[in-house]
Amino acid sequence: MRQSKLYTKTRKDAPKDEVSTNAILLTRAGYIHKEMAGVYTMLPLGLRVLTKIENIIRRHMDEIGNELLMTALSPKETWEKTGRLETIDVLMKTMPANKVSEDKSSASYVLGSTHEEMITPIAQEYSRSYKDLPSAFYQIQTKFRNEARAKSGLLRGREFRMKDLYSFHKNADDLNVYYDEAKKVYMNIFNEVGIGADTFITLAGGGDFTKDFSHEFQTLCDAGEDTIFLDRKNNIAYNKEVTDEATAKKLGVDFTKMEQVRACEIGNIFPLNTKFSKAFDYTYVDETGTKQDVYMGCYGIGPTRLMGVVVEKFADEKGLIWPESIAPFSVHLIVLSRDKDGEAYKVAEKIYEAFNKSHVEVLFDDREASAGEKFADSDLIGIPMRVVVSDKSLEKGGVELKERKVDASEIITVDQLLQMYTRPCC
RNA sequence: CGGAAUGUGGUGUAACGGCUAACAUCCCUGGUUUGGGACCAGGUGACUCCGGGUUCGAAUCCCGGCAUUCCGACCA
Repeated sequence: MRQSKLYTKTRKDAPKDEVSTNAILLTRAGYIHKEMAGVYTMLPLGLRVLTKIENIIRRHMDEIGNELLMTALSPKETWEKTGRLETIDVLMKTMPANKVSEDKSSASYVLGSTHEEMITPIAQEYSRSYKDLPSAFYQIQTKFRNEARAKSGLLRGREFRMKDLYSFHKNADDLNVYYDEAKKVYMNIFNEVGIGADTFITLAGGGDFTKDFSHEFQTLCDAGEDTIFLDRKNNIAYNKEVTDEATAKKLGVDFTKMEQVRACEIGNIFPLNTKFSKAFDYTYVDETGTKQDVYMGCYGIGPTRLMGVVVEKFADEKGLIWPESIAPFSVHLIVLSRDKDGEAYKVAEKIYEAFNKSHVEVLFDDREASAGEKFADSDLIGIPMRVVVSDKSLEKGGVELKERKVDASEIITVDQLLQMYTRPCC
C-alpha cells in the first residue's frame, strides 16, 4: 500500500484524554479512534493488526472446534432461564429507541457479553447422542460489557473483540482431556503472537461459573490489572485472588516464596461442568439409551486486549514495535529524494512492484515529506523492517535495511533485498 | 458504584472577573528545502462541554448536569 493513499495521519501530540501507553501510541500512529470511554474504532492500520491476531487465533481454533457466528442481540428470555439477566451487572440491554416504537414493539434485547445462553440451545439441537459428543463451537465477535470503569485504552473496553469457544462432553473426564488440549492450543497462539515467553497459565477462581479453579493466561505487563504469584520453576502462576491459606494447604504450595508480578489476563478457560446444560435441560442419550448430563467448558481470548498488551510490552519511546506475525505490514519502504523522476524513486517503485507481485506486505512511503518526518512516522507506526532508498544509499551500493527494534542498519544491494523477500517459499 | 482532577479552533496548550479569546501544531496557497518531525510569507478554523446563578461585566466565581482520566470497589 502507498502511504500517500493511507487516509490516516500520525500526530505529534498525545491525546489529553488518554494516559495508557497503548491508547496514546495507537492513537498517535493512527491505528484507533476513540468514540467513548472504552469504545474505539479500528482505523485501517489497527484493523490490519486485529485481523492478523484473529486469523492466528482462528487457525489454531480450527484444530479443536467449528467456527460459527452467533448474534450480538439475544432475547431476554434466554437469560432469564439461567438467572443471569439479574446477576451479571455488566449486561447491556437495549431499549425502544423512541416514542414511535412504543406502538409497535417494546421488546428489549440483551447485547451479548458472553454466549453460553445462546450456544447451549444450539448444541442441544445438534448434539443429542453420545455419537455427537464431544463437540465444540467457537466464534470471534464483538462483545458488549457495561464495565463500571473502562480503563487503560484497549485493555478494558465496553465494546471489544472476543473469541469464545464452548465445548460439550459426555462426562467430566472427557471435558478434562479437552480442557488440557485447549491449554496447549492457547499457548501455541500466544507463542505465535510473540508473547508466549511471558505468558503463564494461572490458577484463578472460577467466579460464578464453577466451584473449581479456572485457568487464566496472564502475560507479564506493568499496565495489567492483576497481580500473580509466579512459580517460574514449575512454569505456573496463581492469581492473587486465590492465594489464601486454604488454597496453599489444598495445593501444597508456599505462596510466600513466590515472586509477585503485575500481569494482564489475555485469555481464560473455565470448566462449566453441568451449570448451563442443567439450566437448559440439555442431556444426551448414551449407548444404552439412558439420558446423561452434558459437561461443558468455555474458553475465551480477547483479540483487542491482546493487541493492547503487545503494544504495552514492546513499544519504546519512539513508538510502536510490532512482532512480525501481527504487524500491519512486513516492510516499510521509504524513499528519500527531492526528485520524483530521479533514480531513488525509480528504484523504490521497482522494489514496491516486486514486493507486491510476491505478496510481501509493504507500506511504501511515497509522500513528499521530509526525511525526518518519514523516519519519525516510521518509528511511530512500528513496522518491523524498514528499507530506505535514497541517493545516499544508492551511492553506497543499494538500500538501507533496518530492523525497528534494533539501532544498527546495513546497506544491501537491491538484488539482495529482492532475494530476501521474494524467494519462492517452501 | 464511591473519591479526586480536568473540560478553550481538528490536535496540544495560554489568557488577573475587564480591549477583537492568544500561541504552537494540523490543514490550505505560494516559494525555498530533502538522512531524523526543515524554513519563509500569507490564509481558513472557537457561541471557551451543557443549563442555571452572582456581577455593570464571566473562559475565569457559585450551583446542577454531562463527559474524560486517575485511585478504589466490581470484573459474570
